[in-house]
Amino acid sequence: MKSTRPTSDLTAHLGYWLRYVSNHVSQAFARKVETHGVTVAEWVLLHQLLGAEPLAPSRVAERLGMTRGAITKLADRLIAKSLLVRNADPEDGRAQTLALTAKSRKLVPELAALADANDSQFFDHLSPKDRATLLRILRGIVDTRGLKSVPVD
Amino acid sequence: MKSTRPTSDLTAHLGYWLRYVSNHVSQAFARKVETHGVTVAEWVLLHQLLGAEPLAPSRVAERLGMTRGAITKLADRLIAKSLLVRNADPEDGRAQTLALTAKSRKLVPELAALADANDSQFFDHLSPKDRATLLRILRGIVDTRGLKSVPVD
DNA sequence: TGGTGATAGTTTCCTAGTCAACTAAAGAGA
DNA sequence: TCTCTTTAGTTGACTAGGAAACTATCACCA
Repeated sequence: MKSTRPTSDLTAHLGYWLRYVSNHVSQAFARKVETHGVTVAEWVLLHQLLGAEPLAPSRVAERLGMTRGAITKLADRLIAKSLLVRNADPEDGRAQTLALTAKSRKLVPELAALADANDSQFFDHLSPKDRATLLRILRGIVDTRGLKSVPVD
Repeated sequence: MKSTRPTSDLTAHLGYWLRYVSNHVSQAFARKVETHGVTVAEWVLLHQLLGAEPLAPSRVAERLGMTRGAITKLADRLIAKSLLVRNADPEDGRAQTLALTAKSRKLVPELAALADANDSQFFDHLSPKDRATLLRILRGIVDTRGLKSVPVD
């Protein structure tokens, strides 16, 4: 019965509960978008493009916090599904641009609705005050820690 | 200027910010344990065993929310690092048990200290009230949603 | 104007999971 | 006790991403 028990009580960690809840929220969302034939990463890329196309793959990589190599492959998959087009940049022989297709322009709002639904599912039971507090705290952490890049996984 | 803009403002989603912060907290922790030669998944398994050994791989799989196949491979890696031992269950020819080694029994508290440090890094700047609120909200979501399994990734 | 270094994107190899098929042992019933 | 079903663990095929080497192009500038 030592009073100092350094190990073992991870459940006192906020990081633990944060990951716990976050994982479940994300997994629930993954199952939802899956029914529309896309993965979460694919959805995030498509969503980033909305209103910001055309966008260079390297810019996408920065925004999503992924490597350029990963974006190459992610884009390949989306192109195979006719949800994305890759065009050569007329002004720079190295560069390319990614843009949505008619199909994805129609799909993205549907997926956004799923995102709304998912958020509701997990957070609607909170009081408006709790919701506001949670949002304030999370944004505060992002600010004070200087975190960057859109979360994907 | 429609008043309903279904798409695009994901940053209004609590799930978005949750994942954002959670990813950064987890990645920071991953870098820390990496310096001790283990991955986060390995650490979680070792930590689960502490005080609960010996434990069957299938029980570990349930607790961690991973497949049995993943536990087989994870255990293989830990055994290769002499951080885990696998023994046959004397009472059931199919079953095995996993247990810590002297090396991992020494290592786990060191990793736990890193976990403490990581949590401090991200949450110590919060007021005690905010910390309590955050914890209450997160646990509340777990309770009301009936979530289970220890978060790994 | 030609060489050098930086930049954009791709590719290869590696890691760490899932899923589903597989093997072996245990349990249950006729 | 033989068979059938269930359970424990392993394995192989596959997926998604990272790291680093690679190719092509551009920008700078002597």
